[in-house]
Amino acid sequence: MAVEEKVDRRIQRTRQLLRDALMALIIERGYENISIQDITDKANVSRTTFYLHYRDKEELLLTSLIEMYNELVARLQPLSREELEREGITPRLLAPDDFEHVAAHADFYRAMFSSKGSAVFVERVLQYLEAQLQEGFVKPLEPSDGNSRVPSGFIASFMAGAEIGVMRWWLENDLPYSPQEMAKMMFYLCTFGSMWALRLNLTPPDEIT
Amino acid sequence: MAVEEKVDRRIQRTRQLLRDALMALIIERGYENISIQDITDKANVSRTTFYLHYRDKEELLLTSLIEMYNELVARLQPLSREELEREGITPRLLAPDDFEHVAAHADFYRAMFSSKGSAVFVERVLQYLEAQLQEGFVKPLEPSDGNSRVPSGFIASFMAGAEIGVMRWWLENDLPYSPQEMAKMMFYLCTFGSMWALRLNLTPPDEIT
DNA sequence: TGGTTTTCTGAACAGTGTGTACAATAACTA
DNA sequence: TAGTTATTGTACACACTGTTCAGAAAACCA
Repeated sequence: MAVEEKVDRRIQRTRQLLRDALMALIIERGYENISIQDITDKANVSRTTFYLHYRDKEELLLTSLIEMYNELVARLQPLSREELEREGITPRLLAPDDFEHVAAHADFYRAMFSSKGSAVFVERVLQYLEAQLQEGFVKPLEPSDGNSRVPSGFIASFMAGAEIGVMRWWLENDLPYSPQEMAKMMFYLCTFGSMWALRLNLTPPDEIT
Repeated sequence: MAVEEKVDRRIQRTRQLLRDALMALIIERGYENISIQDITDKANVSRTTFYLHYRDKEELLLTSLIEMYNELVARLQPLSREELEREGITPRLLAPDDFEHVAAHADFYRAMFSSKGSAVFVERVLQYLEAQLQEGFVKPLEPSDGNSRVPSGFIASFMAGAEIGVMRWWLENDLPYSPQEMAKMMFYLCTFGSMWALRLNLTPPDEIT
């Protein structure tokens, strides 16, 4: 069903070159310290040409990201509440693909998550994770009466933020664990909390007081 | 012991004006869309004067932040592991001051945490929270043999990220809960995890498998 | 292959913001 | 009040942006 797209070879080439140049420069100097001049110089493309394809630096970044994320197939299998209560904790873990993707592009993510990165980028990633977690984790596991102890939006944004926090830590420390280990720790800390992680035996209250 | 600082009144006035102008403009248009021209225009100060005080926009932002955070006294009382195991969960909660501070400057934080914000800002806040959580929460509660199920750096960055994620959600939804409620939910979700929050009864494994 | 279409290119331009210099002026301190 | 210090306006060189345009180059297609 896919339409046979005949994109002029020059266009493909130009966009590819610009994309590669952008990525390389981000790693080299950080997103904010790059001018369009720099990008076209590195790509060996005329600056005029840049404006034939993109409105500004941000548009190039965002379209490049979309291409990048097309590599990352969403393989997240939603958990089901019944299944989980029946079988207990089986290591159907939380999005190990995400950690693998970050590891594969570590230099890029390290730059973009740091102070030399872009606020737009972080917001996009956060939105992506939040939606993914809401659909693939919170919603399937929510009590059927919707009566969670904490609002589901709260949980999703909590976990999305936590995942980015952990990814930053991981990148800053030069990936001391494998993507699989990271996904496991993330999963267990999310689901059982820091009391479990710290080996503290406390009975949680029935409701928030 | 405080040295009697005699700062020229003109200097105080100029810096105050620039600080206020910056904050107002951030709320109005977002950090990235402001030029130094704009700031000095709004502040009714000569652009030349700006450079007598600050190197660039970022320096003004960061020194302004330091002044802002001086309002926020770190009142976090570290929990103790023994105490906690003895007394159980008493609502000595996680940093409600932070949520109050955010609520008091909601417009500012909403702008700075959004895509129109600044990556430098987010990184600073994250570092602040991470250090606060490491010292006031993770370290005091860590098993004395240091044998947590998850590394303490992981836990601290997890929680710091989660707190920012939750704050963003809170700001985007126009503060639907009080700072105290937010702090409680944050605390319980952190400590007991999403299984508790979603009312799922599962026995956590003894170790990560 | 050759003719046609499309893209790329370099040069030029106005506009905006940056960072610095300097001499005149205004405001503060003691 | 006299002396010090901060602020001001003007001016300048520089860098980057975004757009226009006509010619060169490349790709397409019959």
